[in-house]
Amino acid sequence: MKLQQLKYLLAIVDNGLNITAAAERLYTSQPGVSKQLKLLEEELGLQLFTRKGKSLGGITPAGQQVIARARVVMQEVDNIRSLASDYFHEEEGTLSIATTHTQARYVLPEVIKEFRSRYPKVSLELHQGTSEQIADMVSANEIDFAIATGSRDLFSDLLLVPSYHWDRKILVPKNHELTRLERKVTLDDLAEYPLVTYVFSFGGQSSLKLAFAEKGLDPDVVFTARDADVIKTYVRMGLGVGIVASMAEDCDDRKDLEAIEAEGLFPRSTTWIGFRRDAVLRRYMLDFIQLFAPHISTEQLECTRHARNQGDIDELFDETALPLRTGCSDDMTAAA
Amino acid sequence: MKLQQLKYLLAIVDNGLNITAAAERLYTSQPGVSKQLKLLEEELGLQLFTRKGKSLGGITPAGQQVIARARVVMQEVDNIRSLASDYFHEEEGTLSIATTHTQARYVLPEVIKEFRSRYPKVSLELHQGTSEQIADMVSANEIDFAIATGSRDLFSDLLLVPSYHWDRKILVPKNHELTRLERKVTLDDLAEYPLVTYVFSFGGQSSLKLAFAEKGLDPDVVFTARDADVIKTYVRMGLGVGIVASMAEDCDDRKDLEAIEAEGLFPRSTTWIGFRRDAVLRRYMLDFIQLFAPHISTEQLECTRHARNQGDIDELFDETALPLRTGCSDDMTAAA
DNA sequence: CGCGTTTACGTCGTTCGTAACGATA
DNA sequence: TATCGTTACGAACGACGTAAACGCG
Repeated sequence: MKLQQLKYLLAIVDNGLNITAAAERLYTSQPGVSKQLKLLEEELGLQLFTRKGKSLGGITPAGQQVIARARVVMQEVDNIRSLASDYFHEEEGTLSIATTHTQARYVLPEVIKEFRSRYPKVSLELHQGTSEQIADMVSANEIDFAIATGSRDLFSDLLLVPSYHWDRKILVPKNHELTRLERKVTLDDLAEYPLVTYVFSFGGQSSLKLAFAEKGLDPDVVFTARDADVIKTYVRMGLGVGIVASMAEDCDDRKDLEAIEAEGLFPRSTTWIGFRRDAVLRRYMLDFIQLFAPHISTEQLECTRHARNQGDIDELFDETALPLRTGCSDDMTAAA
Repeated sequence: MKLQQLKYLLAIVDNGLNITAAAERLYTSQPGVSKQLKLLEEELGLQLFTRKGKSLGGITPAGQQVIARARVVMQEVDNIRSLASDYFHEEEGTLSIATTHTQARYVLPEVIKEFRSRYPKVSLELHQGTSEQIADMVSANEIDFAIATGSRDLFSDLLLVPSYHWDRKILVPKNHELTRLERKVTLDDLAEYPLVTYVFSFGGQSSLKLAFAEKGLDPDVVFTARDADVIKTYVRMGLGVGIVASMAEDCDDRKDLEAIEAEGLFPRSTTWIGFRRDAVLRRYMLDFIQLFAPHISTEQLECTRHARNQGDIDELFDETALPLRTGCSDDMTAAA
């Protein structure tokens, strides 16, 4: 058995069982790929693919298992290479991050700015998507880091490092009635107004939806959007009261919007950064984690590097002691 | 990078950094091994070993990491081969089990007898040792199954399937005073007599030791042995009262010994069977597990096969619902 | 007849073993 | 001088690419 045979095998699978396409992707000749597959099947003594005439028809059950193992092998081989370049070219490499809009727009810019200045030679890829899309990217193995909030069960194959908590803010146009309340805003107050918030906040068993439901309230959600910028636009138009992540309040917004802290109204959210269990964490990746979640000590980070399952991580970090991230008002203090 | 290079690398490490010895073990020439190591180091661009003159002196930190990854790679490659033979030679292979004396002597014989008749072509290896020795064998990767009791923390790299509970029995010569008690034997009763029991039962924080300590008792342990046969011998000699695992009571013992159930006196022990997280479980291995722990359903077993961490297993099995295994008296009913 | 795979074959690079050399204790 | 690793070289093997044949729609 050769590494090349496993590589060819995976290429065939990843190119829709088309050997010709696989060969092109591998910059080699098609008969070569064909032959190596045949050799591999002969050595293992089993068919990895079913044949439709001469073409490959499908994957046999045995093939499925072999392919899964082969992926692990190639993954680890890549890890070895990665390890090696970490020692040799500490400052070079790539870092691909998949995350949601809120993180990409309001949290990561600072982090990435700092990271880029420290590692100018590392090429960064930022992929934005919903939690589900991020999960897909993760399983397609294209991603070094996933950053998201909640939905831990979507990412059971990653190790998740809790990074910070955040609350919601209520956004209203200047001089809105809600800003003139003498007391704290309650859910009942909110339910009086048309609401504008995130799409996913009202799909599934979202915490926002639940918070209202628990009080027996049925709020009037007039508009849902995928990101806070759109929500703000509609709040400015007077379409309704916005509920957004605290981080989503820009200082610029203060010109025409007012933000009301919704601390305590809704359950607190936890944003985490996750990576594949068996990935090699290069120096610059560890530094990225620390930039993103500065409360993590260097020792914790070192332990994280060798953690093998989520339990190890959970022991390491006290969920309740995470920093709280807010928007414009006190970004600086939160970062300190 | 070639698989052979990784294989050679591991052989060098496993032969005390002696290239000549590694070459012999690999049935190849020494210059070949030397050269492949050099090629690997060149490709990775780093030294895997420090050199003392021309000889290898030690492993560099980078080397340590590469070696660890290389082991995973070779493991998975073996798994692929194993997978293949499972489809082709369902009935052939090897099964090596590491276990303690109690299991090897009193529990496994029946299981293995049945297994051998079902899979006569599978060659069995049974290794006996203390928990620590078993753990060593496991990390040396020589073992398919480990079977032991308690000490789960020694085996954090294995997936452990709880198999059965057992209590202790008190062994005394025929007509011993303790057999004439009208009531149940208590710890206080036991503490009146010289005791003979397992070595490890009184080392560390063993449950036996703790049970006495909790009552403020300081029993007089006159003799400790590694196995129940030795303990029985000394009980027969009248040296003291024996405390052994329930399974350790042979029907033959009834000729000159009497057994008193110690149910409730000491905490119940749980025996498990464990295997490496990423091992391929071949058909006959699954059958072995089921012979050893017949309460496991075929579906549970199938899930077990794909479990990735101990949590998955714990969810699958209700620890409290395990069968209770006893000695001679009702072996048959326990097995049913 | 086009598409994709297999077979056939010549070329080139790699591995392997033997033998000679070098360094270390 | 014995042990262990490196260098050198010829033989054998295996991988690759081109060209041609085959089978299926």
